[in-house]
Amino acid sequence: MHATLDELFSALSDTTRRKILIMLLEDDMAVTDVADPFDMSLPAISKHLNILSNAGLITQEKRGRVNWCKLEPDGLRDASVWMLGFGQFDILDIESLEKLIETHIDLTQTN
Amino acid sequence: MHATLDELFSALSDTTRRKILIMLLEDDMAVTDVADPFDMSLPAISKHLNILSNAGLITQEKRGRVNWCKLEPDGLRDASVWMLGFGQFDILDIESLEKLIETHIDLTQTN
DNA sequence: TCCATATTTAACCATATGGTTAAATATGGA
DNA sequence: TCCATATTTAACCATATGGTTAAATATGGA
Repeated sequence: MHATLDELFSALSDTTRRKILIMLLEDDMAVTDVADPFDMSLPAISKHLNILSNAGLITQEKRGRVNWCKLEPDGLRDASVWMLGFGQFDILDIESLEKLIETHIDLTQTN
Repeated sequence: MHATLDELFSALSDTTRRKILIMLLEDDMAVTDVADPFDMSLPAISKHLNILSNAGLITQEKRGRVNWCKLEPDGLRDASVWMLGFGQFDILDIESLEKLIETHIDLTQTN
C-alpha cells in the first residue's frame, strides 16, 4: 500500500526528518542513536520516525528492546517520479542531469 | 534567493497546489481561471498561489487587473536534486530511469 | 463618472503539527 | 527477582495550516 504524495512530500518538508534520512543512508540505527545528535526529546524523535514510516521512507524492525530503523529508498520513488514527470529535465539529456548533480550534490546541505 | 527545502517540500505536500502546478504546465493562467475547477473560495486559491510563489515554484505578473501565474520549473530543481542525490537511482542507469518513468508517468495521478 | 471585474486583505475558525514532560511498557542482564 | 535500558503512550501546549466570509482595492470599460 502506497503512501500518498501528500504524506511523502509532507514527511520530507521537515529538516529534522531529512537529516534522519541522511543518517540512515549510512547504516541502520536504533531509535536512541537516531535521537542522539538532535537537541530534542526522545518522544519527539519517535514521532518523526513514525511519520517517516507512514510515508514509506523507512521501516522499523523491533529486535529485543531495540527498534531498528532502516532507510527504504524506494519510498522516495513516487515523489521522484512525480517531479521528474513534471518534465523540467529531459530524461534523455544525461549531460545536463549530470552537470546538475555535480553542481548541487552536497547532501550535508539539509536546508 | 533560494527557497528552503522546507518551503519547497511543504508547498508540494498539498494536492490542490500540485494540481495547480500541473494546470500551469499547460499555460499561464489568471488567478480566477486557476480557481475555477476547484470547489474552494478565491481567497483560498490566492493563498495557495502565494505559497507556491514563496517556494519559487511559480511567479506572478500583474498586467492590468489580471495577475498572471506562470510555472517556474527551475523551482523544483533543489528538491529534485536533493532526492536524486539521495542515490536511489544510479544516474547513469538510464534504462531503469526510463522504465520507471514509463510505468509511473501519469500526471493526472495527483494524489 | 460609475459599475463590473479581478484580486487581495482582514478577521476568524477548526484542525494539524511539532514540541514538551511524566508515566507506562517491555526486554535484558546481574 | 529486580533494576537498567529502550521505546512508546498520554496529556498537554503553542503555533501553523487551510479553509471561510466580508470588506477593501485597483483597473477596465460604457
